[in-house]
Amino acid sequence: MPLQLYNTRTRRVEPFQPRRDGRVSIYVCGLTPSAQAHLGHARSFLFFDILRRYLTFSGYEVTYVQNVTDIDDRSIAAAHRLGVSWREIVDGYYAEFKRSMQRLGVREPDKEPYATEFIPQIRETIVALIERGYAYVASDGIYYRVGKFERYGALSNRNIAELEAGARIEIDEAKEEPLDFALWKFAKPGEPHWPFEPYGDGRPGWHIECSAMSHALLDPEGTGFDIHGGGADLIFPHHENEIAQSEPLMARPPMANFWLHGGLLLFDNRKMSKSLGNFEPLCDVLDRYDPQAIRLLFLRTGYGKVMNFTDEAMAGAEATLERLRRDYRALHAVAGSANGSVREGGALTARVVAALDDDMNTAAALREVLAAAGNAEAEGAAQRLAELRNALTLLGIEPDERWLAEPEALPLPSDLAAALRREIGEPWLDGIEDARAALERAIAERLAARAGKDWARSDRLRDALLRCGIELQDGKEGSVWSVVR
RNA sequence: GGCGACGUAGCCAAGUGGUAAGGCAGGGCUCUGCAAAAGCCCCAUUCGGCAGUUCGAAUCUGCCCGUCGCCUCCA
Repeated sequence: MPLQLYNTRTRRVEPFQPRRDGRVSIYVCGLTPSAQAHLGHARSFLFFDILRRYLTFSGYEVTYVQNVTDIDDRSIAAAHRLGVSWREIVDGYYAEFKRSMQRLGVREPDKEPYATEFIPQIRETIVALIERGYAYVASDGIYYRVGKFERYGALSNRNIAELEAGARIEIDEAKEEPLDFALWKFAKPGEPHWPFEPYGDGRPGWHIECSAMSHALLDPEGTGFDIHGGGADLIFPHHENEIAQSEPLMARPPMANFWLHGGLLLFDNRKMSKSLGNFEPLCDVLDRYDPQAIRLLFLRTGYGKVMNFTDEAMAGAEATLERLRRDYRALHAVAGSANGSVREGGALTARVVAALDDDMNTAAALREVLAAAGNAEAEGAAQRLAELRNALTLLGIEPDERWLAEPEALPLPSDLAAALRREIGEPWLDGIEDARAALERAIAERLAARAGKDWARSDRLRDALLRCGIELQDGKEGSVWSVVR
């Protein structure tokens, strides 16, 4: 059974078939960095990262393009508000987004085109649309004539008449029909602008950059590319408008064979959204939770489903991740002493592949991975470990050094010595600046207290250590410690 | 109002015709000076409601109720 994907365009699950054998072209609508990225963005890009990993794993040569809409009304507004240039706003937020993606293990796109780097191609596209009667020049900009494109509404399953009933013309817009949308906005004083002879200086409207850039980078012949992705909130109007802009100029539509949309993330049962203001910046969430746990949480829900984010669910994902790491470590230990050759593709790989072939059922894939990790039998351990590592990498939860390190081997908080002095306040810590030395001294003190059955002092020291981020666990062979976050 | 998605235990969630995965939380036990960790066990006669199709339904059909999304900037 080949890969099956839900295609928004046909509203059906269909077998995935690339246009050219062995090659897959993907265009995903990226970020508009006019504000901080949030977890909802992460969910979407995390999904496309896994899709890309899987296609690559399946032997395709994948070209993944994810654009940056680096010019829009909100970044201009934010720049005015803060008294800086829009470029600073956009670069700042985008750099933060990139750092967050890196922490989440999202691989860099093959190409990250900026809208402002494609102004010539955007102008060309607009000129072509004007020449064919799909666009017209108005007093404040150049607009797309929606009524001219008969398939308008096909992607989002809407009809123009109904849309018009609910649409409104903004006060200073001079467009012919309410549904018409801006391809180019003439610059008002103080706004960033690019030349466009003979029409007038200005900036591209939202939507047009994706038509121009996907054409330039993935589909120069105008015969379409394989997969176009984005969040479900982009289906209308953004993707509908992209199609309207692109397809009249193509030699052979459709613009993209497969349209894939990631389900939205709710927070407090409301859509996580810049405009609603109900979100925590992604970089802050990543400080609070292990990025791999966030990834694992998202894997447990179908990519296209609406998902509600809660701290409770997050705690569950962290617990699952910890167990997975422990199981992995145990399996690694067993496999190290076990002999047996590792062959390509085995039972686990086959199960994971079957799961992902089923419209990227990451929940089922994860289930297989967790079950395999939990099997600590020596028989076939090396094989299982190898497959497990591959499957985890496929899902983007890559086992790194931390997975194999004993908890005690992890780095200590840099301010541990000072923290211990503050919490314990006993003279034997004076002058010890080294974190490890201070920790070892404190543990030795506690062991002495335990040996003397001074349980009160023993518990006091254990509590103090915990407040400093060190958890002690007493076993038969003495105490082991680990760093808690 | 139009279009769409969803409603499974306290929470998250898988399962889409064959008799309810898993995790978290909660409870019990073992271990322990006490904890923690770990291990074992328990925790939905039932899948929003009501009809219907079927030998059989959480899964299919119809109606109803509820939540959310898109229809305006949004991943």
